[in-house]
Amino acid sequence: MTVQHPKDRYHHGDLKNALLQAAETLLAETGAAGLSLRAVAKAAGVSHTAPYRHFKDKAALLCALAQAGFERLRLAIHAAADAVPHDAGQKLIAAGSAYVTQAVRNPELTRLMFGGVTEPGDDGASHAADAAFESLVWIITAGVQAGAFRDRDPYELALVAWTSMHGLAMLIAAGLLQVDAGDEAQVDTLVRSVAQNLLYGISK
Amino acid sequence: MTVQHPKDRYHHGDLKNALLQAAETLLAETGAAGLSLRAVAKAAGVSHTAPYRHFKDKAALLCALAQAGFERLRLAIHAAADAVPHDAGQKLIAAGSAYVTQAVRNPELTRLMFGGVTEPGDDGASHAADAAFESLVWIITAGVQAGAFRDRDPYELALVAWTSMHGLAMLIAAGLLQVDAGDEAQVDTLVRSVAQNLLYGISK
DNA sequence: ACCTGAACACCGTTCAAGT
DNA sequence: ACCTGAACACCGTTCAAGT
Repeated sequence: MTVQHPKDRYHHGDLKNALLQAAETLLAETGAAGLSLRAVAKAAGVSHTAPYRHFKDKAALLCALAQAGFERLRLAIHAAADAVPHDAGQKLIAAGSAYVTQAVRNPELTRLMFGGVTEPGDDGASHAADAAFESLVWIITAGVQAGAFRDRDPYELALVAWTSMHGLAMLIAAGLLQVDAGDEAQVDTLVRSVAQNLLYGISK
Repeated sequence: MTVQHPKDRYHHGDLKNALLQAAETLLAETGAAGLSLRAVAKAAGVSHTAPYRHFKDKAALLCALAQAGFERLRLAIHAAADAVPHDAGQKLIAAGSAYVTQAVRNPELTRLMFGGVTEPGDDGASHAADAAFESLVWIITAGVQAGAFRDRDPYELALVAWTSMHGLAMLIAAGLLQVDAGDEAQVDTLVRSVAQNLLYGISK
């Protein structure tokens, strides 16, 4: 009768992940402002000082959460683009859709990711953010090489694609662009509209 | 000898503005997370409960701050577009530049404005946000009528313009796009690059 | 190594009380 | 009307102590 009840698992190296998972759940419920380290610890079933064994402070935990968000974002972009063969424009639309969809599904996480927790710059979160952007650059670069996009610096083209999709994602996450939470077709319509105008220009 | 020292002016209806001004200063220094109502009150020279005479709670004060930011944004967009006669594309670039410039100069305020404080929806902040967006719609609408832009729903065209400029502004405010704080020419270059691609499309 | 409990300085908010 | 001071429940963080 020693290590049967689940609480004991936290003494075996799982606490860090348990804390991150609890934090993400609380984040979605209360928002970053209302998230307290003590509540996270309580949700994970440990004392309110236990998290300091795994995270330097509250900011470090939020940073780790943001980093995980960026990594998921990179994977989602990658997977979405890979699922569409050949057509670079369609790949871009699929990637943008993945980007915006994650924001719609996790508005609080999105606000955390792009809310400046990643200020220090030297930490893993900004690295993960850069990697997510790189995945967009690759799509554009491939498109330029395939002759689908204008013959410019892929970074410049990727930047405008990134800003468009990011802006759409952030406006939705901020609640300034109303989107029915469940209606993913609506998200797709928005993304396609923005992407069409982006691909062919709004000028006559 | 009754009302000579400035503190007394707060007893004459100025406290609300004094609090807002103190809050904006502290916001720029510490960020929204580190901003405490008690520190704002102290900076304004009143007790820590005095703000409750003018704001329902801390969120209400932050909301008022965001609202002021949206109003300034609308005025800046309006002024920038007005300063460029005739050419709709140039008006759009000027408006976008004003949008991004405000974000570069006030990153913390920008994060506050678009960080979801305006959730309730029924308050003045979201109204002010809508008004700022409307100022972009007007520019596009005028451009469509003048035959400068594609003959589509101006809202759709304004949305893609908005998302692009908003995305650029937010990436800079989040620190993901490095911009020298003082270098406004760099901001202008970025805006022009995004606007060019937006106007003429990235597709070949 | 990993976790606890007491302690400290802070915070938002409420409320009775002062002018 | 407008502001104060004490009070309450909470918070992040530190630290000595336990196993």
